[in-house]
Amino acid sequence: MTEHDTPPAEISPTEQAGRFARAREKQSMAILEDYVEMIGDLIAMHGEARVADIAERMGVAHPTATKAVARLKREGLATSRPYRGVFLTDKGEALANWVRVRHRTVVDLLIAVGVPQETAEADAEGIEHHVSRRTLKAFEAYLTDK
Amino acid sequence: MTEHDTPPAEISPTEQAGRFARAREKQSMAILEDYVEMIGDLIAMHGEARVADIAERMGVAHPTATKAVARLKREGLATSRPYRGVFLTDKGEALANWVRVRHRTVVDLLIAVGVPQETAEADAEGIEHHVSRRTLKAFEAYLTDK
DNA sequence: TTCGTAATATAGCCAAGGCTTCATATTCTA
DNA sequence: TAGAATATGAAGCCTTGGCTATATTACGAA
Repeated sequence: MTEHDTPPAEISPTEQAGRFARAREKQSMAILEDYVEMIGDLIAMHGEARVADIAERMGVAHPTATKAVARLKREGLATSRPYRGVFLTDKGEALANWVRVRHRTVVDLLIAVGVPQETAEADAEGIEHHVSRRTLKAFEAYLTDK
Repeated sequence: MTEHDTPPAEISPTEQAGRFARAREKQSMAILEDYVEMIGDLIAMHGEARVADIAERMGVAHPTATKAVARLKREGLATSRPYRGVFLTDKGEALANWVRVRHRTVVDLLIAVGVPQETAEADAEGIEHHVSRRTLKAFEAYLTDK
């Protein structure tokens, strides 16, 4: 440890607990966001989103994708009928678009500060879900002014 | 969606699946890292880490913290005896230090690109776990050269 | 038009990480 | 030093997000 060792942050237990709680909340939205974005991409690419394709690209088994779709439906983000493809509701599509923009911004910012593209793409997959609107705004401003 | 939306990234399904898989792996380490860092902080501040304090600062109920400590012990990161405090193994301490450095670097980078401090602290809590060594190196270089 | 294959769904399992409730150990104080 | 207050542990439940194995449905080719 260096001399600049910061003493543990001066933050009240309550406030810190809140931060962790918010981080956990974001995490619970992350998978929804990933699936919604994926479904949007597949529809854009193939005109439809099949469960098998979703599963393949997410790197999970089919039943896992089916369950995720069920959760999306429960949350009003997607629709589907048995043995038919999966579609996004307006709400789902709006979320997909927002997520896509955020993803690109995060990747661009990482690259702008010197992260190699491949690494930027990979890390962004996890980072993006924790980027708040305010932080995203700052990223956009930085990329514009740079 | 419009016709000329950004075309979905040109990436093979397999490669994309790998990215998601890696993001999931990192996520499964995230909580371990948070607890290890917290325990390190508490020991630095109070000379010991009590389960009650850990729980309070993590924003969870005591049994949740106890379970987490059990997992840390299983992973060889911490030790504890009933009704005594929790301590880090060498491995746990090394992880705690690495995590702490990474956390600070992430916060500093966010601030450097214009994110308000409060927001930076909060978002970093989730972002840090997805920052690879390579990305961290880039952050450090950026902060130095700036 | 039927039938085999591929896609989808269902059921049931596991681990993680939350929770509450209740029992037990420790510590503090009167 | 006994008893109350506090801290810890144990048990059991819930949800998520993985999995495998086993139906069932849809569809294209013979």
